[in-house]
Amino acid sequence: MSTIGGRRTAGRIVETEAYVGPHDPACHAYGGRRTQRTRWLYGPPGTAYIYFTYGMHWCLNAVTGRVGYPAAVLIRALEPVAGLATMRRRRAGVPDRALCAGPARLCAALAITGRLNGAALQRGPLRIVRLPAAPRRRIVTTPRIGITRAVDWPLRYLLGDSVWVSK
DNA sequence: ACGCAGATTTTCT
DNA sequence: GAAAATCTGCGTT
Repeated sequence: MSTIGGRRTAGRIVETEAYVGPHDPACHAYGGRRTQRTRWLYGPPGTAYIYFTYGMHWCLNAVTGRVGYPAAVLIRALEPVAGLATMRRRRAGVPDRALCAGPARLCAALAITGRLNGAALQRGPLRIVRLPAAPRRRIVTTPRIGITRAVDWPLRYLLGDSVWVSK
């Protein structure tokens, strides 16, 4: 959930990808690379790692590894839960189904930018919270999207019966 | 329905 | 100089 810009927007995470450390060829920190961009990938678990790509788009990760170990989960899609009007305004002309169906799309809908790179996701304007007693749903596993290395690693996870996932 | 060009930053060759 | 954890708009089928 996000309260960025004074508006509350929130969604249920329905699709993610894992980037699992220095031995993952598709991870930005492959080989232990430490650059300005990958700095927060080495931070404590629960840190937001937000990167800019393709000259236009922001993408949000939740750091999962211990301090010094670069592993994270890329948030790829949300089922909108709150702040639909705000999301529609921020993504004018886009059908509801596409508001948050993609890592850069959900960042646009929730107004997530690099300003919150390195922020703690347990508190503050951008949070990931556990939902109370959600019913169990079928989780599908597939290869990751948009990468060229380790293309066969099955590290994309999505709710099989959700219409809110990316294509 | 499908395909491709364009946007334009960070990183690496 | 080129590719990248992407998306959009406009062209053609």
